[in-house]
Formats: sequence, structure tokens, C-alpha cells
Amino acid sequence: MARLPLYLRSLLELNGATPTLSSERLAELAGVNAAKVRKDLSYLGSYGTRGVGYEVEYLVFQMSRELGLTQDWPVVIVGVGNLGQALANYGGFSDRGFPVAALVDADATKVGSIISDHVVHHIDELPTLAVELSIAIGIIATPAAVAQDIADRLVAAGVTSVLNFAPSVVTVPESASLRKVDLASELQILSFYQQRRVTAGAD
Amino acid sequence: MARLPLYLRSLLELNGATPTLSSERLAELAGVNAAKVRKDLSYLGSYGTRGVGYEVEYLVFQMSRELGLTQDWPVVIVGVGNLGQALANYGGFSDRGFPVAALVDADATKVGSIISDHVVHHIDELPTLAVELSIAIGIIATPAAVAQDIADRLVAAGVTSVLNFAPSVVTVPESASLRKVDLASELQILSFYQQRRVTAGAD
DNA sequence: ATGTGTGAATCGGTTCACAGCC
DNA sequence: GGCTGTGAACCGATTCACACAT
Repeated sequence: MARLPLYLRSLLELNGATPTLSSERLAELAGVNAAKVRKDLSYLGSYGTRGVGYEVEYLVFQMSRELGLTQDWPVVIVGVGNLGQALANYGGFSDRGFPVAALVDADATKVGSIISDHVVHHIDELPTLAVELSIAIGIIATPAAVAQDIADRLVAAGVTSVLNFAPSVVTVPESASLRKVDLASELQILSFYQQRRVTAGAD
Repeated sequence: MARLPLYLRSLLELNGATPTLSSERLAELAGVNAAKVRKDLSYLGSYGTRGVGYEVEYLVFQMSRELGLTQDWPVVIVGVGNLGQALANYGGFSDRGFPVAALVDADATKVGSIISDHVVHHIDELPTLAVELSIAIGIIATPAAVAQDIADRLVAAGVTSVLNFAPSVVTVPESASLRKVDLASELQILSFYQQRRVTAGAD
């Protein structure tokens, strides 16, 4: 359920403003419709009270548990080029239970340098690091050409969750999970609609 | 059609290795199935030849045209914190026809500083900059709390395509387009499956 | 009275399968 | 013979609508 994180964030943003919340109201906050919220939440169990709504605190707890956020999941960032460095410096990860446990790169000249308090290790150390640091998630921030190879190495090292930022098609075995963030595609999709608007306006 | 950029990228990666390509083969490269490729491409028009496949060069041209990639679309990055700076330094945009035309921020202490060859302007200059630089796309790299306000300002300034990196729900009028990149959600989704695997394994 | 939980209806997108063209 | 283009079947997800709990 890809919307759970959205609901959770909406609930947390309330910051205890209200002890209870209707599906209608939560839908508004999360930018979806109320029926969807009820269906999604009912899938987690019956945590609502008819005539009243959902108890915010309890719901937050259940969602966090469901999403596996009651523990930290250490991440490794592979590739410390522009994007990799940016991600390493970006505080948003560690804050939310995804501490950056290691940085690795294939470039020997980068190995040993320090970025955001982390020493950059060589990619060959991945298997050792993965075990020692209990790494759960690998972030690929390399050039597209090597992305698949990195994914393979991550999985081989026992990292079963992969987030790919490289603009290339990557596959992992059934036993692992893969998500991608494709900046170029996002821009091109915007460009598509942008052009349509411009063209339509000219007609 | 959100898969067009993927197809285009796959075609470009061939680098002229073959003049013609079957839907089967393109599907493989793009990581989807062949029927989908044919449906998607037929939506652009009948650019294939039965018994042969699609002429790569012609297809690339048609797709680029369709996606509006025959021209540049200048972008403005709003917010030059960690993420904003990273995006500004990230060469991937300009390369692909989305030149970073301007950087803006609300923080007066950042205004005037130079990042990746660009002077940071104050957010209030957005309307002027948008017109002068023909800005088509606005990238929101601000804290969540101000993201909606920024989106409103972008739209008011005539920027009708918005890419939101802030972890918050943002809406724009029908007349504009919005895409989002939600790093925290991506990690939480991975965490969800990761936990399921771990839990299942312990059973 | 209010708002959940959920079967039933609906919708959009995916996949199948094959007729038609090269 | 090979591969596209596309109607038809299929499937999951969304939405509707209402019985039922508080």
C-alpha cells in the first residue's frame, strides 16, 4: 500500500491537534478521497469507531508498526558523485529512521575521502559492510551504465531493498524489492503536458 | 503516457546499433511487456512495419516531438538548502534539455550567493524571472511547511509545471501539472516490504 | 445523527489473441 | 514467417452506496 506513508505523514502533521479524525478529514489532508482512505485503513484492521472516526494516536502506532518504522533501517549509498553526495548530506534520511550507515564508490580516488562524517569505502567492501552494519537498504546513485551491476552486488551482499536513482532499467530477483526515482522521466512527463498546453493555446 | 521517456531512453541507449527494432526487443530493454509497448506506440500513430518492427531513428524523432523535447524548457529551483543545491549541481538536468535558468530562496542570507554559476535570487523576484527567462518548470526543494505557498507562487508567476520534492501534499489548479518525488515515502515503502520479509523469515 | 466497514458497480489499464500487412 | 495494430477478455483498483455500530 503505497499510500500508507502519506497517511502517516498527514497524521503526524496534525501534531496532536485532534485526538480523533474522520476518514473525510484525513482524505483531505492526504489529497485523496474518503472511500479510498476507509478501504486502505480497513485493510490494516478495524481501527475506527463508527460515528466518531479514527483515534489518531493509535492509528499512528499501527501504521508505524505496519510500515516497519519501529526500528531503524541502515542504508548504504553507492556512488558519491553529485547526487550521492547530495543524498549523503541530505538530513531527511537519518531523521526518519533510515540512517546513512556507509558510503561506497568504485572510484579509487574517492575512497578514503570524507563526506558528511562518513569515510567513503570501496565498493568491494560492500559484502563486509553490509553484514557488519546490518544494512537493509541500498541506494544507487551511480551512472546508468553500472546501475545493474551495483544492484546485483547489493543483492549478492544480502541487501534486499534497493532504491535506484540512476536513469536506467534495473531488475532484482523476486526475493528483493526495488523502487526507482527517475528525475529525467519526471521532467519529460512535465514537458509532455507543458507542450500540450502550449500547442493547444496556439490553436 | 508515463512510459514514453523510458522507451525513448532505451532507444537512445542502442546508439544506432540496429536500424530497426521489434516491440518484443524494446519491451525487454524497457523492462515491460511487448503488448504494452505496441499499445503505447500505436497511440502515437502507426510508426511500425508489420513483419519488421519499428524504425529506431524515426521513432526517436516522433517520441521526442511528442514529449516536447525538441526545445529546451528552462527550470527554476526554489529553495537552495541541501537538496536544492544538490539539484543545482546535478548536471543531469541541463544535459537533457532542462537548463537550470534560476535559483531562488526566501532566506535573505542566501540571496546573492553563487551556486553552480548561478546567483541566488529572492523568491519575490519569481514573477519577473519567470517572464524574463521563459521559465516553464518549477522545482520545489523547500521545507514541507512552505511547499504549498511556493506552488501557489509558481503558478501565479505563470509556471504551469511543478515538480515537488518537499514531503507534503501540494495541489495546483487544473490548468497546471504537478509531479512529485517523495524520498521519504519511497524508503518507507521499501521498509514495509523489508519488514514483511524479515517477519516472514522468522516464522 | 454521524461516520465506519464493505459488498457491488464501475473504471482504466493490462494482457490476450488474432486478423492483416510486409 | 514474422511482427504490428487492435478488438475483446481480464484484472486490480477506485468509487458508490448503504447497512450497521456508536
